[in-house]
Amino acid sequence: MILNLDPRSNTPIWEQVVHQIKELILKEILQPEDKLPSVRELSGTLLINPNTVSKAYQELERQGIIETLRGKGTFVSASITPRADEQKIAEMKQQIKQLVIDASYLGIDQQTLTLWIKKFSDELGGHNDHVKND
Amino acid sequence: MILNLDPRSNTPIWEQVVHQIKELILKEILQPEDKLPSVRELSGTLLINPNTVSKAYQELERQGIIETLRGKGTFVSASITPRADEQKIAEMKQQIKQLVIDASYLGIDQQTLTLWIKKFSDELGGHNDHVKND
Amino acid sequence: MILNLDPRSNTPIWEQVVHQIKELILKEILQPEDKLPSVRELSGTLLINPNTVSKAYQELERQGIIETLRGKGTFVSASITPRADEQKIAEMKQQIKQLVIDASYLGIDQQTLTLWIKKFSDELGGHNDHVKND
Amino acid sequence: MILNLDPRSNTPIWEQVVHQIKELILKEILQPEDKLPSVRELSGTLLINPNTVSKAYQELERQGIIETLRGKGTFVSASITPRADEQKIAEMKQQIKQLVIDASYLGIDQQTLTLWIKKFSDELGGHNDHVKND
DNA sequence: GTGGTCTAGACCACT
DNA sequence: GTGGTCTAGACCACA
Repeated sequence: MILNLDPRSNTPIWEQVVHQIKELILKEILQPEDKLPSVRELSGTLLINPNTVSKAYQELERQGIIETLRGKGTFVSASITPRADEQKIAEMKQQIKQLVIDASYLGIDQQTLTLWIKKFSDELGGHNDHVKND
Repeated sequence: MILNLDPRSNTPIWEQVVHQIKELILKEILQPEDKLPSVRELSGTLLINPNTVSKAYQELERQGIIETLRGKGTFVSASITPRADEQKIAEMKQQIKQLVIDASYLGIDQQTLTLWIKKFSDELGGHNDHVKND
Repeated sequence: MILNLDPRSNTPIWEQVVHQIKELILKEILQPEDKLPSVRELSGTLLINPNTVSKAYQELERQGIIETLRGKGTFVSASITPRADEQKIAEMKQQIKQLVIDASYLGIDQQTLTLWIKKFSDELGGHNDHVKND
Repeated sequence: MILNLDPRSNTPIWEQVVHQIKELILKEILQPEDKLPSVRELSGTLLINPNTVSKAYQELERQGIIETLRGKGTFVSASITPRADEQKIAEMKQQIKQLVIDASYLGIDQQTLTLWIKKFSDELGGHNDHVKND
């Protein structure tokens, strides 16, 4: 598995790993029940510390996105049910608010933002039915 | 000046101060040439250390949003010109991509996101002419 | 007397005043024995604090460039003798070194720097004989 | 790493650190990708507070000269691109003007200034190709 | 181990 | 009065 990691980014590497695995699942490149590379293997190919991969896997498991079967390995969960966690939604709203503010100061208007949202949605879209509940 | 700070948040306090002052300016609660509270005063009302406020002010100054007149105090810049920093725009796109992914896992669809963007834009909108260039 | 002061600059206002009066003298706009405006008058026209003007005058007097006659006012010194203060020359060298370094990082080469030096020298030049000793 | 710090200088210590590291890089004593001493280590050898070193490093990073990899340390940027910041160039011109004026009062003529510029340029020169773009 | 954040408290220059 | 600098010492997240 190849991920695009930027060690200079502000987002911690383990979080980048989480993000990109979530993306691979949405794009159905990783499908339910698929086996993930072992911590050691992934840390080897990504040239990062095993602890970092481990932390990423733990976070993904906490979110119910992957599951560890002892002695067998780590797998994408068979069914990922979106849970409308009140608190997380509040956080997301807050994040969007900040996004709009930052965009303002960069001279980016609402229309452009909406356009980008649509663009990225389409990139993922179509086959992420097992996650979306509509 | 009253700001809403959450010491348990992941975003550092100085950054929360930066964010909220930028918001106050967009909402024109703080207007160009207005004097900001002194470092000591604000640190007093917010119950945080003066150095923390100072760091926030310095960051805002570096962004060209406020100006400090030595011995006199700190003021909102007369004209805030949005600069379309290539790198920051790239970061913002990346952030939006991540937002869309996270939203997916929370069961939030594109339409809802767009709606929220519009909502927050409207909250700020109308009177932020000195920042937006359209 | 009109001076060009920038309250946002990093250089303190009193220092800007010192600089510009020295410049006016080099350009012979202010000539030896000329009377300078009083502290009160200058602080009035420049819209700055009298203490600030006072500090500038004190510094100029310390440098032997102006003289105060009690009850009569402040005057440009009759003869300004350049003193090759070892320490100040060392400081100047240090300053030039830093200038060359900073220029490097701005992509400005030695030739351009030299050109600018010449330009500013010419702007002052020709009639600053009462200061230069060659 | 040994730096020459003067606690009595007007220029703040953190800025002296910034200056001297920039100089070391120009002289290629510090080369691209080289690891800088850790904040704690440098603060130890320089006998200054870690926060002061930290501030210097942060400033250097903001200038794109060094990069920090979280948990790993701080490194000289692989490629340092000189950016001709309009405002900074204007400041530099202003600084040069002031330099010429001060030189006049010290009895230093244009020729000497030019000579010094050349001298310092040569001291740095020859191997600063990764910064200069000519 | 690394850097980042925050606090407390001191001193200084500028206006 | 203002902000800027520096120190001392603490805690935390990241790798």
